[in-house]
Amino acid sequence: MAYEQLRADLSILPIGTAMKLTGLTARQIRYYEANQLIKIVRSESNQRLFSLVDLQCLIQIKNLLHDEHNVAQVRQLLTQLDVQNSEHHDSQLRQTLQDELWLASPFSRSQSGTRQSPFFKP
DNA sequence: ATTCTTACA
DNA sequence: TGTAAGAA
Repeated sequence: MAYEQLRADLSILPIGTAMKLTGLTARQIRYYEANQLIKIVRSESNQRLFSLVDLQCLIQIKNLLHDEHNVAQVRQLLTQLDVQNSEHHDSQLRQTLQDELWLASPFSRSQSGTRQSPFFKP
């Protein structure tokens, strides 16, 4: 076990970086958090700290909000997917849920047929 | 220089 | 949602 994995769950990035990497405004990010679409860790000085997973979630929310343009439905959908994902560990269901997320992700519409997302395990 | 909260033309 | 104000 000599290999180090990229710690995508460590919250270390300031909101400025999150903005550039997600294309969202600080206003939008704070709005999503205020409406419980995502939970963001705070530093001792009350600064939001983002992880790569958080950024992936933000982009996911951004895309879900694209078609289901109401915050309530998106929040319900995300929490619902989260609950189901933690209760059932059935590989078949997990694949189904992953496919649903995939269809809503920006990568499913990219030109190249290659999956470039480092967050979705093949 | 950045980010946070609150409030509003 | 954008943005200004004042504090951290």
